[in-house]
Amino acid sequence: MSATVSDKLLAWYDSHARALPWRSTPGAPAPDPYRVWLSEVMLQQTTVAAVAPYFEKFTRTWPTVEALAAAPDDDVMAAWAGLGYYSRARNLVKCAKEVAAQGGFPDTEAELRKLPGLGAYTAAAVAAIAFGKRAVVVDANVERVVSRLFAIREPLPASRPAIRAATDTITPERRAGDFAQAMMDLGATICTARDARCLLCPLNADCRARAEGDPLELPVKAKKKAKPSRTGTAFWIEREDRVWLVKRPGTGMLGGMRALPDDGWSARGDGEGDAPVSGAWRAAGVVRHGFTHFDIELGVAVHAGDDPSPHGEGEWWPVDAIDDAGLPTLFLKAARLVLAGRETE
DNA sequence: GAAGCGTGGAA
DNA sequence: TTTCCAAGCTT
Repeated sequence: MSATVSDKLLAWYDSHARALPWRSTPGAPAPDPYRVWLSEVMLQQTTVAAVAPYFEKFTRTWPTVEALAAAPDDDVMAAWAGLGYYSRARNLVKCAKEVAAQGGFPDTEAELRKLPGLGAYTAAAVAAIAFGKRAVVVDANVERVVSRLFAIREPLPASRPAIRAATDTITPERRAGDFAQAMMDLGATICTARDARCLLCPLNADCRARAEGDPLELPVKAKKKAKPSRTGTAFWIEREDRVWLVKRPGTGMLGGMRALPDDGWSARGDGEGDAPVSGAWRAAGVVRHGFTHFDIELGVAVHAGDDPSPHGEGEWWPVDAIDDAGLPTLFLKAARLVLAGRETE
């Protein structure tokens, strides 16, 4: 009787698993559900390299879900700054409070799925990795590996039901968490988007796409639409070595994050709103930034008048601590532009 | 089902 | 420089 796909993959994982900060060694007791959940949320659409320092910082600052639940929301949002997709941070706060109130994480996929920020993938991953439950874990790696393994030629996303069904057939009863992580390691290191290193693959004898000669053609994806460009302005208003920062609304672009005031480019397309304070302005330059669905050229205007008194809510933040304000990358670029221009004057 | 939602690295 | 992409979720 020949070894199954999951047998081969688990054997490969036992000797080739990547050592990652949130991971226990293969076959070892399940890791802390808090660390599994935190890492899975951070890893949504985000690379291992980008997540690692954030995971270290979060677990050092807040070692338990109770500690995270007790933290001021602003501190958590600021700690997330730079990692992107800030709705994850908003849901992280909500989820931590719910879990702490319940006395811990639920241990079933169905209950986990009800928590904010846990979709089909994350609920299955936490159930399998942290609680040893059999769950069918499908992320972008699994979609690619399974599309190739079964030669599924229907384009994504229509092929998702077929991919999930195929993944179900190879998911083992035992070690489903290791199996899921092994599939993701395989997708990250062997069966990648731009390469298929079939000679190194433990599943090469089982792979239909390899047998048919075109693993790199799978999975088939629809072409992406071109990204539009927008323009806007951000305002740097300084008084007594402090800069005026605002809190963005809790939903939408960069929601809930500290920011420089701007002219409404994120809400209205090209910015056209008024400056938050009257007076003279000096153009400090332009920063370019790419978001998921548009690019932005953001002009940065520096207030040139005396004793500004901005209207609306906000806070005066020490300029020399701007890196600690928790600014999303676009506004951090703008701040650095202003400060760099100052040094060369 | 489609659109909105960040960022940085690789090729 | 441009394009693609990475452990997706919510509405």
